[in-house]
Amino acid sequence: MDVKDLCLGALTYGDATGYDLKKFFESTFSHCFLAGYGSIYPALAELTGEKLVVARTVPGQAGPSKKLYQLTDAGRDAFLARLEATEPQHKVKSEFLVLMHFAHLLPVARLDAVLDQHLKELEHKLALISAYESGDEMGKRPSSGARFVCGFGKAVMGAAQDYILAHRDALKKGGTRNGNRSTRITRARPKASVIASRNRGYPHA
Amino acid sequence: MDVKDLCLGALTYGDATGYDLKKFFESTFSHCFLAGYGSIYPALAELTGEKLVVARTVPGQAGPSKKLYQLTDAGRDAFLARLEATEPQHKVKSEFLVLMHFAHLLPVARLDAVLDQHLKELEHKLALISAYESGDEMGKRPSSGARFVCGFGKAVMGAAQDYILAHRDALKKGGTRNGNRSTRITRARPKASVIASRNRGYPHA
DNA sequence: GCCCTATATATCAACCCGATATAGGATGCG
DNA sequence: CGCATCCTATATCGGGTTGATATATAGGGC
Repeated sequence: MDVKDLCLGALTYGDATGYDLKKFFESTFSHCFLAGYGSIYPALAELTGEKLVVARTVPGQAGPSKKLYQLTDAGRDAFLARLEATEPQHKVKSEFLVLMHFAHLLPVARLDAVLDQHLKELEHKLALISAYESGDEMGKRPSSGARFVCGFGKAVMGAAQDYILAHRDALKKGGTRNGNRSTRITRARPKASVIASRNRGYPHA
Repeated sequence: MDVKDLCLGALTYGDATGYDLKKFFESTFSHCFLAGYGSIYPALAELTGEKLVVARTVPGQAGPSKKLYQLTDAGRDAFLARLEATEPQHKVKSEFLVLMHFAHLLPVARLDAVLDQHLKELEHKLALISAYESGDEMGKRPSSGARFVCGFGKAVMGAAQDYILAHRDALKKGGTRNGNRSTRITRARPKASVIASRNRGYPHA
């Protein structure tokens, strides 16, 4: 599943420009999929070449000229085929959790700031979902699938909020780098590897 | 935060080979960060060039010869600096949720299979976390940060399990593509764009 | 003996991400 | 009225990641 497939899927809801698609992804998929212009425009160009979408240039009435993309019948078939073929992966890449893992190397103030920022972002994304669910912009109510995804995001991010609130104190007490600017924690290096426990026995240099 | 930083962080626990690092990432960060050989080995090569790590070649006793990487003092300082500088992002890329969003275009059997597979993967990752938490391989108990990350993963993935179990029936009732092999859902295309609602009014071609 | 798995390093094409450039229209504000 | 700023809209580029693949040896199971 790449951005091309996602564009095909979005176009099943109607014609759109690349700019529209980005906004759509941000509103509906903000908590589970990302796609920037650097992926969308090349994807649309390729899809056009494969005859899965067609573009009509509309002279710019409000702003510059735009290209409205429309799904072809072949494109619709291709999307349905991809839905059946793609494996349902679910990947998380969280700098936030990496920072938390190394909390013992962070100054307390930084740790607090990071936690607060993440809580703020969770609230922001939850607000985005609520805004989409009460979809004013489109008269139509979201599909059952869209509602499922929204509820999923709310459940998961709500659990994240609860967990952080319940455990941030324990994390701070677990020992952090105190506020001074000394970057060296301890001069002594651990004598044996913790990661590669089976490397023990090899003389270190 | 790239894989280079992650390698520095892992090496704060002790010396390791590229292979060890991959296994470490899989055990500790499996639910929040991914790194394959294609990222790790180039990262270690660059870090060596920057004098942030040093490598010792150990002739292969069990298997081929290995390179044990060790963090230098400069590397440790660089890692601490990166911890303070990196923004705590948290990104999710979920083909699974995209499939769920388009549930109305999926055959019921496929929908069931996808849900079951995701539940199975959640259980698998939860088992990985439990295995790491009761860390037998290393006598040492995980740090408070590591425990926080584990608990976070368990909370979030547990919420995902509960949500799926509670709402999969509603999703199926919401209307799916019935089992036959006709790929065309409806011949009639929606006349107005749902995504780009403000494109209404422009005549279509 | 043979196959499969685990250890261990390395590379490559394809793809994605984030930043940046460009530009006209709308909006706001003193 | 002039100026700044934001919104719409398209497009590209470098750097980094992904996933697959190649290579080689040791050990366990059958």
